[in-house]
Amino acid sequence: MSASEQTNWQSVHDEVLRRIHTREWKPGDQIPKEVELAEQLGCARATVNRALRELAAEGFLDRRRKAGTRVSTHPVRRAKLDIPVIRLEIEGRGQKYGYGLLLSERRTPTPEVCANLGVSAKSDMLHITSLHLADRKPYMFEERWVSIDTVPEIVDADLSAISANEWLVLHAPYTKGDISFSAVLATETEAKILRTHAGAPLFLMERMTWEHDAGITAARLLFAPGYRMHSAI
Amino acid sequence: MSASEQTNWQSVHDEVLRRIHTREWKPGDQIPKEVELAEQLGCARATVNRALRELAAEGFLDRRRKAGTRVSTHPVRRAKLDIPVIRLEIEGRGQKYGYGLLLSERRTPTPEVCANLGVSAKSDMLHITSLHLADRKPYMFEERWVSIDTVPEIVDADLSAISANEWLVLHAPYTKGDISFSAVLATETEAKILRTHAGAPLFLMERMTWEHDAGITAARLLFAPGYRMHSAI
DNA sequence: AGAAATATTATGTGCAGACATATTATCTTT
DNA sequence: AAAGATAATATGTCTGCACATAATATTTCT
Repeated sequence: MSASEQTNWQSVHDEVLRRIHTREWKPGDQIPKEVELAEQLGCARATVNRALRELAAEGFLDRRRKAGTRVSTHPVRRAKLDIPVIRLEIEGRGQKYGYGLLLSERRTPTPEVCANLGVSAKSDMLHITSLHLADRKPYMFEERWVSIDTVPEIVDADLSAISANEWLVLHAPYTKGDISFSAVLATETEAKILRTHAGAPLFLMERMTWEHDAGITAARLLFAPGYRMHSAI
Repeated sequence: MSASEQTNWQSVHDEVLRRIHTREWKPGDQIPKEVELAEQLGCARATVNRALRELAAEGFLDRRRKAGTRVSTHPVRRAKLDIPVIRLEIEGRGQKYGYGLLLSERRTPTPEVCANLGVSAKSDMLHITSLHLADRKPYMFEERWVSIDTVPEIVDADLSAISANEWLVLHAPYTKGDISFSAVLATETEAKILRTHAGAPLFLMERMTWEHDAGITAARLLFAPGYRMHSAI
């Protein structure tokens, strides 16, 4: 225990984590109860509670009323994937961001979009494709459907000036969302747009959002070859 | 404000979120200070503080001392990617998990591993490849390097019975980790192992972990075609 | 006017004490 | 012995209060 220091919740957090890392407390072990730890570390129970609560949220501890607190046997590591607006992601790396609207049409959705987003086959939607550039090179190709029924204001937005995603972030916050990642091969058309060749491996991110049960948007984001998404854990 | 209900931090959280969603408070807006909200909602400031703190952690609010609390203009959505042990991921879907050790050799690392993990070129490492199966079908091919200098106990582990990852989770918790995702094409060898064809698009997950500055392991996890990683946001 | 010192203020955190709640352990009844 | 009722207990949360800290606003000095 690194004594002499001030006992705040952060130091309790670090001390408990240290004991886990040094295997003083092994996976599966029950750790002292809050009151004992508080006494041991010279602080209030509330302070210990705060620290242990954070550690549980981070996946290091399992806590249950009456049963006590144990070190996780399978620390489900939660990679905190920050999904920023593409523009900020690119600018954050010091590159120049570019954006071009390729297509914007008003039409009924494809059966696939209907099923995934849970909207009617006859609903009024905006179908948008656009290309995002980093330092003038193709970075991400976006195909998006936006429900005009749910977000009628979108028809007045100038989507050649601001990307649909950024517009939606500002004007249509969602209550529920889903995101998935996979690997696909570039088709002829996609390859042309991303300036690569058909059959190149592309990283695909699919996003859908709802406001309660009303579908807002479904997007298919295809990243140029070489893209890597990463995160600290 | 949905009155009549009990005022706990969760209900404050939900009420604030509701005001953001209904655009009563728009992105960029400053929201009432904690004392005011507490008075308004009939609870202690500490309770409001807890709610707002969570909302800030979730990315909905930006808070700064003295400056106050504002609704995020760019809610950096944090996808909470749970990275479970593969076995649990497969079993969780009700499929039968299978595991086979393909190779286990003690040797010096490749220059690439050295550079990424920050270990010496002459360090003693374990090089392991294995295949994970779901319902007897190839699911993920794993190539891994483990530093024997950092985790000497690994040489005594029976890695044909337990996967290296599971062993490490139980015996060598890390303090720092990095994970990245990308799309690659299957090589001849990889295709053979995963029972697909060369040039198939594969989802690649690369993981590295350290105990402070000592490299523990570097792993390259190649998922069979069709794999989708997904998450709620 | 511009710089430096000072005051103000909203959030951040700590504390003690109380009660709520989920879960386990124990006792009672059949 | 099995089932049901009851007690015990560790965590979960709320409260009121105090002081810390960072950032802004204001005043003072040159």
